[in-house]
Amino acid sequence: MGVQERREREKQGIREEILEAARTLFVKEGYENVSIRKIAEKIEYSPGTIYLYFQDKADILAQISEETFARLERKLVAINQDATVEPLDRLRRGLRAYIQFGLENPNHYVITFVQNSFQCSAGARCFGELLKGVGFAMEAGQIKEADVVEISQALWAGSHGVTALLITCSGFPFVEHGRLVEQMLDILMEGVRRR
Amino acid sequence: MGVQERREREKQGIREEILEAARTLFVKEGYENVSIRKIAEKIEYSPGTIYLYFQDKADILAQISEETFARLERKLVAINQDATVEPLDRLRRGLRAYIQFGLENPNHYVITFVQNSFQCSAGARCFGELLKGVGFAMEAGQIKEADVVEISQALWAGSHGVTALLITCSGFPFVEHGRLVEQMLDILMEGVRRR
Amino acid sequence: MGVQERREREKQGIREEILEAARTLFVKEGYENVSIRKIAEKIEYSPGTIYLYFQDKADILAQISEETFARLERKLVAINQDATVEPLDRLRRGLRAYIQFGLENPNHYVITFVQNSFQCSAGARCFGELLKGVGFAMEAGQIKEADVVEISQALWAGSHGVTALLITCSGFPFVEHGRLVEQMLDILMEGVRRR
Amino acid sequence: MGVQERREREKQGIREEILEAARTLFVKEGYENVSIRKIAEKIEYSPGTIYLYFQDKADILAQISEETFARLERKLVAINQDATVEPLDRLRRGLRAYIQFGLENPNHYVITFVQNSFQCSAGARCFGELLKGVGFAMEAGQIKEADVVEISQALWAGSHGVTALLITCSGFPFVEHGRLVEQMLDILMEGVRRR
DNA sequence: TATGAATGAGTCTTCATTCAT
DNA sequence: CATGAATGAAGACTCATTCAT
Repeated sequence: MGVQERREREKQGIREEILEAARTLFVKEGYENVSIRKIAEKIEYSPGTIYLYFQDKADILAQISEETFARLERKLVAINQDATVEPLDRLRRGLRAYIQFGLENPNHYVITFVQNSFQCSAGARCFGELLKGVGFAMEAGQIKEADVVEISQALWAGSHGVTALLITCSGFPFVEHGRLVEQMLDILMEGVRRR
Repeated sequence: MGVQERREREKQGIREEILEAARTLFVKEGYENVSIRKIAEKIEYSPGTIYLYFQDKADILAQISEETFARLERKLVAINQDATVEPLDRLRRGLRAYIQFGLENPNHYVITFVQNSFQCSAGARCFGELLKGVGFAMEAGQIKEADVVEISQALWAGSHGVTALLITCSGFPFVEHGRLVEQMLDILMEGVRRR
Repeated sequence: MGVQERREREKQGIREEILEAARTLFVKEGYENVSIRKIAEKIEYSPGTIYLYFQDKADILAQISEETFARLERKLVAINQDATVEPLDRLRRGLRAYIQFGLENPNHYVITFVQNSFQCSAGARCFGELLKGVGFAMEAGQIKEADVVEISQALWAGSHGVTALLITCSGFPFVEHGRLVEQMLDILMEGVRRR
Repeated sequence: MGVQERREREKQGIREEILEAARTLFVKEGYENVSIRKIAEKIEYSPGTIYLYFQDKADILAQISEETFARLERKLVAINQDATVEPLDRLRRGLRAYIQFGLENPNHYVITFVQNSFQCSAGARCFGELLKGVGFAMEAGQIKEADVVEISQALWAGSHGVTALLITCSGFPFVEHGRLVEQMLDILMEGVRRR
């Protein structure tokens, strides 16, 4: 009983170790340059072991992405549901949350949004929240009348831009990150505001 | 002398052939999926020959990127120098040129700005042009008074966002690319406009 | 006692399950392409369990072959004992049974007679029946006087030839298998007949 | 000049070494159980080198088969063209040549006729000679009227039977090989003779 | 200058087998 | 008795790079 539990925990443990190692390596070296061997060496297990937990390399990536999106989604849902805040402000908060999430989880972020050449399907759920936010604000007459999807994608692009740049071009002499983020949000909000 | 010259020309010739072939292959197949052998076969030289002109595979890429970004730089310079156009519009044109350049050279773009394996140095020169453009527009009173560097970086981020997203999340159901790009530019320009 | 018996029965049960699964898989996929894991999965036991009943993969094969050839042997014995049929005809029936057995159990056949990785010992017993058959027919004056062993081996060779060819050179455009087999039997019987 | 020649010879040399090693190993261990690595080790080259001479493992097998068939074909053609010998006798000689070829080149034979699960297409050319031989004899009225293809395949099967058995079941107590072969030929010839 | 044969380390993946539980 | 996690060695194959010629 106790044994089973511990076993289960250990099993989960290795799974996590693999994911953790893969995350780090994927980001540092790029998905293509990380071999199953390297992951195995990092966690000091044999390559074969990894195949006990994941189907293949792509599977590892997919699972990392899944986790990431699930966490982000929870945040966005919470913000969207907070009726005490004005729609436009909720929108801004949502975008800020997105950016911060990326900056706080650069590994997850890069893997999911930057290297995932294979599919952004999981992101669709998060994007759904953004769509909602834009919809609210437009209904409330706070942002300009336009295609909701188009506006949403543009806002996403803007937010992704800061996030990605700050993460991947870390050698560039950016101004203080917080200021840049808020400047970006100012511009985006001002850019979509109804006049 | 004549002999030396011809030699030199021929040497340049092979070098160019290699770059040309590599460019094509890198763009078509992606850097990781191009082997030195494939490049050699394409130009009908032996793999060894390539090492007479380039240190290694990364060197080829670096040189291609240099060239590529020199091209982008020339475009931006030209736009900035076109005094017949209003500063704000020049700014917009510059950003659009940047985005289009990325979308037309996705592999170069990704390598330089997304994987960034060898600094953003090339991009720095281009960023200089952006700084100039923002400076002009601010001097002309067309955009809001703020830190020129901060505004420039935000605009870069916005432009990078669309570009990167369209390239790397190609599986996502984006609206028509042209429309999204223009929407992004609208938002950015509206967002920085002086009122 | 009752407990012991049940235990024994259950133990036999798993053993049989393993053999049954292995047989099916070996025949369907070929010995080399069947892994212990696949067998284990099929019977829903763990890989380790199999090693409680068999020494290794080869052992499973050996035991299956034993069983299989016991089945062939029984067939041949039955044919040889059927006194209602003329000796020469019994001989023909025996050879036909052998060939059909091979064509119906191609993987077993190949393993035993073609790859022969573990002696032809099993086949030896069957060859004994052939010897008997030839002996009968010679005593009955139906086939030419000659060394019984030599004739038997030649007949075996002939039968093996069709069988092996049809199995291993399956890409070759053979005439309808049944016709080829009967033609072969015609020739062999005619070839040994006493005149 | 001399250099080029030597190079060429050496290149041929390695190719031959590979083929030779592969032949031996394929026969001893079976095609499936021979890895490129093993071949490479045997000739003391790196695995990669093999890929400079052959496309893949199957290619090696294919080329071995090609060579084998070419040699056998030449023999059969010669026999068939010898008009000084009676058709039936030519047929017998052809079959004997085939068997002897197999027994003298067991490696080649096994690889080509026993293990080549992939295609007997190359054998078609040799089989063509057999067809001719049977055709002559039938026209000459020396063998029974029947489907030429069917008869030919049966004769091939008989010849293959002795050959394969003597090679692969070498542990079995066969009578003296020469006698068995002649007995087989007696039976086959007697079996197809016109009466 | 250019070759191209050769390599060694690497790729992902599978597997028979062991062993602590 | 049965498990199943773990392994080490092996599978085919690729590649950047070197070096004698």
